[in-house]
Amino acid sequence: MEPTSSPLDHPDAPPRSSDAADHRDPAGCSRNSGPQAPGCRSARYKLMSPAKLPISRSPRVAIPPGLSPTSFLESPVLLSNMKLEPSPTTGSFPERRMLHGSISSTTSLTNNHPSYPDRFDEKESGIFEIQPSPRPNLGTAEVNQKGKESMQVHGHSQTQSLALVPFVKSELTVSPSELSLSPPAKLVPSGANLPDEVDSEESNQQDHPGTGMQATQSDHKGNGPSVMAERLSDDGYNWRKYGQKIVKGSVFPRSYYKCTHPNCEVKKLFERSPDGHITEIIYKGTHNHPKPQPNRRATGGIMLHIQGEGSANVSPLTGETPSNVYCQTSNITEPKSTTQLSLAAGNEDRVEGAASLSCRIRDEVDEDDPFSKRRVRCHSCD
DNA sequence: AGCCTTTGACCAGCG
DNA sequence: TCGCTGGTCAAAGGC
Repeated sequence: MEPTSSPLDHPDAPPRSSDAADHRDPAGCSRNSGPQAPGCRSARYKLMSPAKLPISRSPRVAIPPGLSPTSFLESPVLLSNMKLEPSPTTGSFPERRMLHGSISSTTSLTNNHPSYPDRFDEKESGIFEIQPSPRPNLGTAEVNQKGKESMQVHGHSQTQSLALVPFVKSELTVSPSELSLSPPAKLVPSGANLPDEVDSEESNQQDHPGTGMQATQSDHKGNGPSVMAERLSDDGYNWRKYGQKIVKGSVFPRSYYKCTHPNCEVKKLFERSPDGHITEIIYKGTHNHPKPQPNRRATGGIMLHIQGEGSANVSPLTGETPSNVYCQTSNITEPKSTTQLSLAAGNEDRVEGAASLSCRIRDEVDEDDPFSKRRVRCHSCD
């Protein structure tokens, strides 16, 4: 901010400190928001209560900043995915197996580097995690890099762009549908939901083939790739960034986004590398509204619907698949030879379908392209 | 004109 | 009780 004019600079400027409103009301609203922001602050707390959450959304995965949507379209990966995707009509994917168990669901898109071994712990929490395995093709050095680092490295190479979203998490109740990840993530069949949207949305995309959406997006407002990436990671909903902060333990700054929908309180956190690659995405809450039109400015019309939106698949409003799931998907930053899909224990049965899907994807993807490849490992398969 | 991003500060929770 | 950390707010500026 400009030191010059920003009132914030003045300690006394904002009434905040004194703001009684600030005191978080029981409802959870914090700050002076008072009634001011409809749904804003209170929303935060609401979010916390899954039960209140009307819908669960599917977190989408972001497309690598360097990658253009077109690439995906053409990319074997995408194709592979498409193949895997349940037919829109039938929607046949087995329900996304969302693993409930935890209020928050996390999807890990990142590389499944060993560096993220921890993630598996989440399983216990009922999280379902898909991890990509390191790609042989990638520079060994990269592979060696620790998770995030490696991501960054990958990020540099746009070609490899898939690396982007390493980690996606959804907090609160996430229904399987929500978990659906974006493109790369989408690749992961975490849920049947994806397919739906994917189909419909994909079709849309096809309409605008390649359009270099990415480039366009990147240009958007001059935001760096990082922003674009984040945006791209959208699941089709419009998000507004309301904050950014460096979190301890994390090398990369974390960006906070809110759904721009009036009544929607869904939030998501992006953690991205300096390169702009998204290393982690965390969703909080569920959308209580249908996806906005792709044209929307917010998305810049870029929404990559590649990923199926969970909600779309599910009920638009409720969206949901009955279960809250926690799912983690790893994007393939580095395609590994094996895909890993971790399912939350106990949920495995549900997941099975997904797992199968994953497996299939894995097969197809792996062989075709290194890029595509988000490798997911299914526990069930394993 | 409207929306979004940026950015510093504020606040609550937790150890 | 204090300090740290994460999350959010809101003004300013940009597109």
